[in-house]
Amino acid sequence: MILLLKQLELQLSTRPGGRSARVRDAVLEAVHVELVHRGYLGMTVENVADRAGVHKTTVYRRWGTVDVLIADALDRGRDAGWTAPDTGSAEGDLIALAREVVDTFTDPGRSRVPIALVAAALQSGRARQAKRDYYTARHEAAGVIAERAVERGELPPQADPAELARQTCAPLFYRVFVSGEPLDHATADRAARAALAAARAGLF
Amino acid sequence: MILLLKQLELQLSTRPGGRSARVRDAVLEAVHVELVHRGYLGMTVENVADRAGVHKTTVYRRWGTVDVLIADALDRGRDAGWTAPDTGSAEGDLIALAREVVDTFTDPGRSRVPIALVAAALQSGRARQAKRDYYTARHEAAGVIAERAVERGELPPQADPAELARQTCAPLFYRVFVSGEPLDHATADRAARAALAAARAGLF
DNA sequence: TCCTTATCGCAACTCGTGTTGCGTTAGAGT
DNA sequence: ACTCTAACGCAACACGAGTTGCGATAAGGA
Repeated sequence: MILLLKQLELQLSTRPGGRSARVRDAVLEAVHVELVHRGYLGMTVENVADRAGVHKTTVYRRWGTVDVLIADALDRGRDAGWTAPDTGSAEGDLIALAREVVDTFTDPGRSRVPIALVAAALQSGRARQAKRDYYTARHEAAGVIAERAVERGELPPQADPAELARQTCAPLFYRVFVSGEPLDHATADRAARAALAAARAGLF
Repeated sequence: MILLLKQLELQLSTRPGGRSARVRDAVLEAVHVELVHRGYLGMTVENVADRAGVHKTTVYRRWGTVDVLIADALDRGRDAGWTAPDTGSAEGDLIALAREVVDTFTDPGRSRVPIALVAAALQSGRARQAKRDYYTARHEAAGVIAERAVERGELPPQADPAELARQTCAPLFYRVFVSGEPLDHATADRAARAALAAARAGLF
């Protein structure tokens, strides 16, 4: 039995407690700070190591590249837990959700993390997977907006509850990453109402 | 008069005819080939120079970085001219448009260019501006879909004709760059119909 | 407490990107 | 045809990211 536990421990990560865990926490915290402070471009393995008070070879050996660092930091922070807005109506929920996205991307400090995430995902499969997991969790959490609306009789039954939230956010992300057009609350509200109109038509 | 022309010529670019133009064409063509062949990650100033049959210092002196190269190649290729599909109905046009986007991003060869564009825009202001100009032209060209629909009486007058096309494409780009979910024709059709439902509701 | 070894710090090294100085080539005007 | 000079090619260099070997440290079990 003890042997089994030892093998399991070896498979997962040897010596999880103590120094290794401290180093890991310090480095991933440094990744976050560095990301908010300088953004993806300023992110260097060496900078992260310095901020974490750790030698760069340690970071190189355990993570390898900045993309893996970002992916790992994201996996760690996902537990933070996000809950969808609950205003009492589908339109209110969607507008609040859309404005939350707009507010995030119009604040340089907060926008650097998701932007870095997209940039990292374009360069590394590990980061791509982390990003996908992150947004899958988000969509799942946002699905309750549609489910509550269906319960209230505001919307017809939805084949995919998450689609309403996706459709609401898509035009905003489109502006940020594709067209480069500016974001404001009017755009957020329009995106929310457009998604709602499609949901009412039973398209999701 | 001759003096004026000379000054103008100096302001624009000295010695535009002959070797300089040939080098420029060769390099920008090489950028395109290299982009399709290897994608953004494989893009190196040195690779582009080699393929163009030009020394790397020439490219470094005239462009500086790969992002500027991509931006310049895009500016040059924009004249290629894209026209919106014209099927006779708004729904047909939008579905054709959406499927065009899906087909582009499900073909590794064709998807590398727009993906590289987004990646470059995340790292350089010059590329960001080029991308913005590119999609502005696209939106303008796609605006005729809504205008024709209004003329036919399919839709109420639109405040912004381009918004219909933007709204159609947004969920597809969202999947590619943000959520990482796969694309197919069903997704394209749903996006087209959702945008149309919002336009019918007079939201754009 | 003592031993084993995973993990870390340090320094030196490799390698590819980007830069600089200088001689050469080829457009453009006379 | 001749001259001037912008633009190019070449070679050597500078710089920083990433790697490697080795000694030091600390975690975990006996």
